[in-house]
Amino acid sequence: MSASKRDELVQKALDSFYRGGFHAIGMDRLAKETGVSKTAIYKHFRSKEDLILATLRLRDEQFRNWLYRRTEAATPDPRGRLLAIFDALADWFEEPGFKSCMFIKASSEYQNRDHPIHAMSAEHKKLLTRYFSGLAEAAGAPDPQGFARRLLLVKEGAIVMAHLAGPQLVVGDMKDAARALIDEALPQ
Amino acid sequence: MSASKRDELVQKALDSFYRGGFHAIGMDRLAKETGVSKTAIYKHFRSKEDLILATLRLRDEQFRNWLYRRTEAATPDPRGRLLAIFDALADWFEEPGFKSCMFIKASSEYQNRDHPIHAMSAEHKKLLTRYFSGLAEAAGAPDPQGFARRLLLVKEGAIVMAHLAGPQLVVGDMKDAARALIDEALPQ
DNA sequence: TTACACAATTACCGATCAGTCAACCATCTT
DNA sequence: AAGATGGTTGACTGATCGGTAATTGTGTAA
Repeated sequence: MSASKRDELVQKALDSFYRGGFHAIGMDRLAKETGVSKTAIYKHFRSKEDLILATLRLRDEQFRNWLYRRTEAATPDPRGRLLAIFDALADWFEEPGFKSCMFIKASSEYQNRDHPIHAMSAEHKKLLTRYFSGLAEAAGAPDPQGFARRLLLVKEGAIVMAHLAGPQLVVGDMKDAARALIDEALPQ
Repeated sequence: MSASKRDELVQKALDSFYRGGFHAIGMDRLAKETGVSKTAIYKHFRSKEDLILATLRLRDEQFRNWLYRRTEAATPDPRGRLLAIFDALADWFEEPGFKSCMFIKASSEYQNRDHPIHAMSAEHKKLLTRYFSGLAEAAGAPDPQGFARRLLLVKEGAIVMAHLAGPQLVVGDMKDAARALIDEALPQ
């Protein structure tokens, strides 16, 4: 299997797991949906867990790249970029295929904190927090780390609620809450 | 099976699902862990889904009763009660068995919004929002509903992050964020 | 003691789970 | 053209999935 074929497999597996859930999607079904036979899959991944970890790595990369691009395209101003994060999230919530966050769902199904899948999910959030705190620092926040963690709470809560109740009522509240935290933490 | 026996079964099933996940815990294992044979379980619940719904009903009742009691015991002041919500949550996060929110996990495994399990999870959050907005209204908030939804974002985000990263770094940030939203929305 | 009703258990159903294996087939080398 | 190689496949493993049916107690009334 070529490298591009492998990437394609991981991408398709990512879509399947995202739509269907990790336990609910079996390897047989995955083989059918990806068009790659089970044996061929196991040639490149020792176990289902390995494949899941690969999909999470890809998701982490794709999501953060997407978010970084969106915010950096919006404005050079770090404070504006912090606000732009939530415009990007709002667009995401309104995409037809939106079904919460891959990593929240992963940690829901693999609950033990020392499980590799759980640990990777935590790592994803850590990387996002770091991005937030970098922007906050550039914007002159006195406590960029704490602020970043607070802002992340709003982001994660909004994802959960957009999935549960739909994006309509969440998007506005999320932006309001984020703005309140930003106004409180950043010098005007 | 007596009514109390049935309640006991639902409580034990609740614990199993909470600890292990819905798809991951099979009916055979559940029978073993509850001490009730599979046939006896199916005497009272048509399907696994029915049993899950019963556990969620119980969880909703227990969680909201617990939260209401905690906040009402803290202070008669509605604004103080809003703050007390997050003291209660902090204690919850630090319990040894804490593993996120049953309903967030349920909606992670049953993702379709019209699935009964997903719908019941959404209902739980709706009831909590209603409680928040009632307190906010009593505290004289100009937009109690919007405020309640914003506050819920912090709560849900904190649950997710306490599960992913541990309670240590989350508890303080959660209280800070909640206080910021409360200060912004409520007349001093 | 016998007959009946009911509750719970064991054993089983087809389907699917994660994972493996022997056979196969296309391509490249000699 | 023969053989080797690497990738792919369908068929298969034992275990477990959600759910059911036949059977075995167990308690009560006559």
